[in-house]
Amino acid sequence: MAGPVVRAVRQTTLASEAMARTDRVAGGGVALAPRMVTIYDVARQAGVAPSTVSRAFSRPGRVNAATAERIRRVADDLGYRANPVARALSTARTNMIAVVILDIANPFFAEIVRGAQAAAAAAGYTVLLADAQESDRLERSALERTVTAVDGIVLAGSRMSDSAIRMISKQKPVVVLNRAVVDAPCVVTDNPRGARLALEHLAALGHEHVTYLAGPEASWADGTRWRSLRESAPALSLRVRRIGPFTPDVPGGVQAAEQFAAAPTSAVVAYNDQLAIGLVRGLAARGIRVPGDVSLIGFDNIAAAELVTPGLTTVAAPLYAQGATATRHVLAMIEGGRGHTGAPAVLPVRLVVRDSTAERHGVGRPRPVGAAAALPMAR
Amino acid sequence: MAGPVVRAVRQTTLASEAMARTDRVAGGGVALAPRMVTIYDVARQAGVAPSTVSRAFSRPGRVNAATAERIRRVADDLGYRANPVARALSTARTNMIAVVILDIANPFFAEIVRGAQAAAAAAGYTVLLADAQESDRLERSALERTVTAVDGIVLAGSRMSDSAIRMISKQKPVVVLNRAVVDAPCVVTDNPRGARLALEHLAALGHEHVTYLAGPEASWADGTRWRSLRESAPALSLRVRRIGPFTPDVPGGVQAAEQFAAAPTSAVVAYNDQLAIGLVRGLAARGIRVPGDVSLIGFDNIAAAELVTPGLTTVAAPLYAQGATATRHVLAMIEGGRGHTGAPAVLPVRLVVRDSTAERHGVGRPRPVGAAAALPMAR
DNA sequence: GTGAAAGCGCTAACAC
DNA sequence: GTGTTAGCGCTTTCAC
Repeated sequence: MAGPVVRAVRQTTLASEAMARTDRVAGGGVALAPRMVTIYDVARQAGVAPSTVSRAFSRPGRVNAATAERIRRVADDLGYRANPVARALSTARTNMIAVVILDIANPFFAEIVRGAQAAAAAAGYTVLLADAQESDRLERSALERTVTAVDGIVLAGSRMSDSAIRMISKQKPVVVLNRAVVDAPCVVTDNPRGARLALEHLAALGHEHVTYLAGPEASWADGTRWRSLRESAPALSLRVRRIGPFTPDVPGGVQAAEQFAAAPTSAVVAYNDQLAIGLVRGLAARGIRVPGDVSLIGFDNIAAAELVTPGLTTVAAPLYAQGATATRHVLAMIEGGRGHTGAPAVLPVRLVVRDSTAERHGVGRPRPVGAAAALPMAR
Repeated sequence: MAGPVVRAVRQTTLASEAMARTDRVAGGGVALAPRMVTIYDVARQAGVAPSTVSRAFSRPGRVNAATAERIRRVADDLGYRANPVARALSTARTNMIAVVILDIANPFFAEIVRGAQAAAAAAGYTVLLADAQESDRLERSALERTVTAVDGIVLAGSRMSDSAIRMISKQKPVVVLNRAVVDAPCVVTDNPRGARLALEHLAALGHEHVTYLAGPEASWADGTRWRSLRESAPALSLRVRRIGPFTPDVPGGVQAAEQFAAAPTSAVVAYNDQLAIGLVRGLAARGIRVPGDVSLIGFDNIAAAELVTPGLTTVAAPLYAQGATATRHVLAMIEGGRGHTGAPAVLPVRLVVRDSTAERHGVGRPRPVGAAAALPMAR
């Protein structure tokens, strides 16, 4: 029965020290970290037990209304702030989740992070953002430092192998975004449908040949997009081909323009919006205009897609919803136990038509002159 | 003397429980959270005291090399991972700092965050990114949830009042970026010099009238940039005027084009690069070309500045260095005590000349036709 | 509804 | 060098 003794000693110590500290602060010396006020301080002042103070905050309702009110007032007066670290130690819950992204400079992730943050905040969780900077190594080390400090993880973008992902998903709840990993809960967008919508739109505009600008080979999204394109093409009497891979950013698109211009088609679908935007630039430098000479469709509908000229027609992925959904999944796993490791959750897409697509060679209107007229059909 | 008893009880409990747990896991039932391995487990297995295990990890060198090696091996075998929460509770250090930004979609902050993250990682700290989403309210609530959980804070962008900032800087080490707040350590860039460089460049190109596209009125950077522009102009026989404020993003620049076109000048300096990029778009829609008709200079040198057409001439702020410097400051305050609250640390700038600036009306070359020729000089 | 006491996993005096 | 011991501030049975 030593506990009581220990506590008694501590309390007397506090009682006298508190005075001393207060005096010193009043004296003007100590400014930073003047010792935090704890539930013990509040308890003493309010004439209740520390455990009651604890309940008053973490389990309102389990304590007499009047007492609770008094405690709140005292706490306010004393400037009490719950210490999340202490709470985390005894509950084994930090109320933080990690969101891992590939690149903080990639606008694609901005909206996802927003959605994740909102969903987390709504549940009383804080998001710890980890930027992998497109590096497997950095991603691992960031995760290394992080896993132990969070309750769950959203892999919004990951360069790690499937098995590495399965590994950490054994330690903490993990949800993978935009990638299907066996044995791990996933949230993906409906790429097949997106590809079909894009092709239908192009077919309706009279296009017959479509070039796909490929993204990173390691990208799961790239794989499904290209496959879906190929599968949807025949029914629409369309022919598709693939060039690349290109780095999925604006410079990558500029580079793609060079390769594309060597054997152009009247329509292009790009792996993502950045690549598409880069392509417009690259083509412009060669006198090839979008949509006059080439119709172009991107993927993702990042914010910039509607700002560029011409406005980019694109397959809109619900970025914000992706972040929010994935986050809610981890949260559910944290609270409820295992998440359904079955089929990935599929989020809907829609085609946003802007100004980068037009009828092939201005069918029904005066034919264009210059570069466009000279474009040979590939294949 | 109850401590020993308590510990003894705990240890026996662990000893038997550990076995039971292991069996259960082997049985295939429990996967997540099978009870973490602690220093006690390692200590017992290695035949040393828990404190020795603790030292072996947190203070290598203070323990016999052979013992340390053995401990490391045992820890590895058992899959021991230090619990940062427990460590934080006893040391009152979480080894995390918060970096508050205005908007995660704003590319300006991407590099700053990178710099902060690198500097933090180098010191064994983790960055907790807090996106204020341009909202005072959200910023406060994010900070509210965060202050208690971190050792220090970098305010990379803040919509809070000076007094609110001083308030939290009393609770935790805070460094303010790109803003001068009395009584708080600050890191700013040399805006006066940047403004002078911009004007000198324009003057050398033969320009005489310069329009400044203003950013947010609450922005400290906007204030210093405009003031510096005004102060440097006379010596260069330049006349400057100011229009705005505009929202500091691409749409803001498009909007600025409308107002600017009503009374154009041959040269423009924009509050930031996004505004400048938007202006190019807005002017293009009106048939006014950059740099043919108007020379344009931005601020910050965000990544996109060299990707747009024409490449943007801009006053380059050392974004990465800003984040790293500010972070090192908080870190120093955390370790060392108070930071120097004196004059703000000033980071150097340089002018990056690209393609958005040219000689006024193509001096010495054929005069331009069309819109440019019709531009009246304001004032 | 409230109090007493144990304990979360780690660090840090303080002995030896 | 290493062990012993007392907390860090909170939550949580278990009594009453």
